[in-house]
Amino acid sequence: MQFENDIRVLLAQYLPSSTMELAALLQTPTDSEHGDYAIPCFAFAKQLQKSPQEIAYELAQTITHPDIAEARAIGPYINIYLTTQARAKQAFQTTLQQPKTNKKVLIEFPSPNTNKPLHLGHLRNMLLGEATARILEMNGNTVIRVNLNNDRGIHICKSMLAYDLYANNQTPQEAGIKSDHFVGKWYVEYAKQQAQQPELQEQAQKLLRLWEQKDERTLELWKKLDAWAKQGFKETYTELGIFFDKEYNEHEFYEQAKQFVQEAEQNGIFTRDEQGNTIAELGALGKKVVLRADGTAVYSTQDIGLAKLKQQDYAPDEQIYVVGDEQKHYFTQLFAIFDQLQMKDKRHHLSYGMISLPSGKMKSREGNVVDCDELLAEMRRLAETELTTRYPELDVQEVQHRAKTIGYAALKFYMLKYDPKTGFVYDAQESISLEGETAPYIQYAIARIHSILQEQQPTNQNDYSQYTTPEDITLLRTITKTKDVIVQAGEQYKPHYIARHAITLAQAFTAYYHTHKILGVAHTNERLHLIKKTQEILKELLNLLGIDALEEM
RNA sequence: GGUCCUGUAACUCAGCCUGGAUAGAGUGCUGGCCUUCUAAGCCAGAAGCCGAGGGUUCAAAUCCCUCCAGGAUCACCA
Repeated sequence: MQFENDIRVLLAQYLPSSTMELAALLQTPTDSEHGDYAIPCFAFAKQLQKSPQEIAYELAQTITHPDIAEARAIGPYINIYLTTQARAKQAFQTTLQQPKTNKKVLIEFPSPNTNKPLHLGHLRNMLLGEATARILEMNGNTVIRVNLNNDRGIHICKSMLAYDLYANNQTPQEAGIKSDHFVGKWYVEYAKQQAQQPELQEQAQKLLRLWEQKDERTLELWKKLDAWAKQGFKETYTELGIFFDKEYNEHEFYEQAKQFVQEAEQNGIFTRDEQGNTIAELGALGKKVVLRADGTAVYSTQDIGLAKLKQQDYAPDEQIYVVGDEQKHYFTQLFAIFDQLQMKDKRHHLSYGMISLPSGKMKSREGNVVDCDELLAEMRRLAETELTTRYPELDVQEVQHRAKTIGYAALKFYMLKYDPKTGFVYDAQESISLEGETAPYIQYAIARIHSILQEQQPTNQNDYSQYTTPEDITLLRTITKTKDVIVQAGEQYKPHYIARHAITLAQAFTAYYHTHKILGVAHTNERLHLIKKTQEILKELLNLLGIDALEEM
């Protein structure tokens, strides 16, 4: 920002700047009374042989700038107050979309197994992945979203086996069950049956061998269930507004991945252990098996092969993996292997903490998982109940539209407002809450602005000198800050910065709204401009989180 | 045992990267506000030795060390 540079130049004239980190000195005060910017003067005391108070006083005299109304020394601090015009100008000229960089970022999520439906953990994964993608796009990057279907292996064969034995060729349509849930039903059935008949384990193994030998009947069976699983996932992705540029399927590249690992071994990058497994020697990180002795693939085989494929397909500058933090160690090892393979792109494991339930950890086998589709349905129902009690006259179509928008918004925001790195306890009651730090609170602010703007639109004129009240000032400053927040969120892969800022901005608006009448007053036009800008930013912030706004609610 | 994460108000969390002016928000609680732009809202209040101890610094919730408590991880599992 030009203004901030100007300040630094002014400071440099007064200070022995050689050792001064001027950039760090211009800070935003926590208390809005303390101005738009503040400079603490403690750090200069030693060099100048004066007290911080004296320095602040002297320095405050030297700071003159057309955009500064006052530079006031308060104790050891200089508080800088912008002119009303400059402050308003800054806010109204705020643009969030940054110019395109040349950077291409590839982000992979949620990479499910195709043997059971998506659950709450996948939901956090998808929401984080999509929000991060949008934030990076806003910061000027080209983002490629890819998904990896773990669609082969013993776990897949288990649901295939149970289906084959007990389903009588039933289809999801016949069963009246969403297709991925139908596949999951047979996975659960397998687990149940296997407890009684341990020999099923061998049968599943046999099925895997048949699959790898491309046995026709086995492949037919696999194709059927595979299509159902993926179709079901796709419906959920669409429901959440998530679309991939490419979906990689393990069954399509696992042979290639093995080959690639073998070639790397021949080139001396990998070695063998006593059992004949191909391994990567990672020094302090230990050894990592990258291919089993019997030639079958392990997870790292897939990831190594896939990384190679991604390079060929997109040549990204950076790759992001959205995966739970229980795999942190694995990714440290994997990235070390990438280094050995001379892969030069930047890599980031966007890890997130596990969601636990009040009853404890989620475990698929114990059935205490929260199903993603059911959760979405639950959110729609709850929002619908809320709407029909509030507005009994609303027609059914409109109720359903709003219920979906509000319910999903509440859920998404609830999942995104936490720092990704921390786990949290999923509180169903709180997630459906429509009050407080929630998406509906923000949507409500947007809807209120909409209804005012329906009454009257601002003109092309905007007199910046009219934004003088404390509420004006807070709102303008919050708007101006938005760009920095988005940059930070992108650099640190932390979508919750966006969520928090959206709440702050919505709060600033509601405070404004309750203090000042907007229509039919002296500065109506300026106020309309201000709320319109606020609405624009709020919508953008929600959009970054994958959340839709409503015009009325 | 090694590594990583967490510990802030009764509860759920933000702030820690990049140290600064009386530590913030939501929920819950107490009290007030709908004849006026949507009360899914607003205002006010009570509520904190920022896990403990030490160190660095003019200044520490924030940086460093030790300890305590909880969690994750250290397989050819995912």
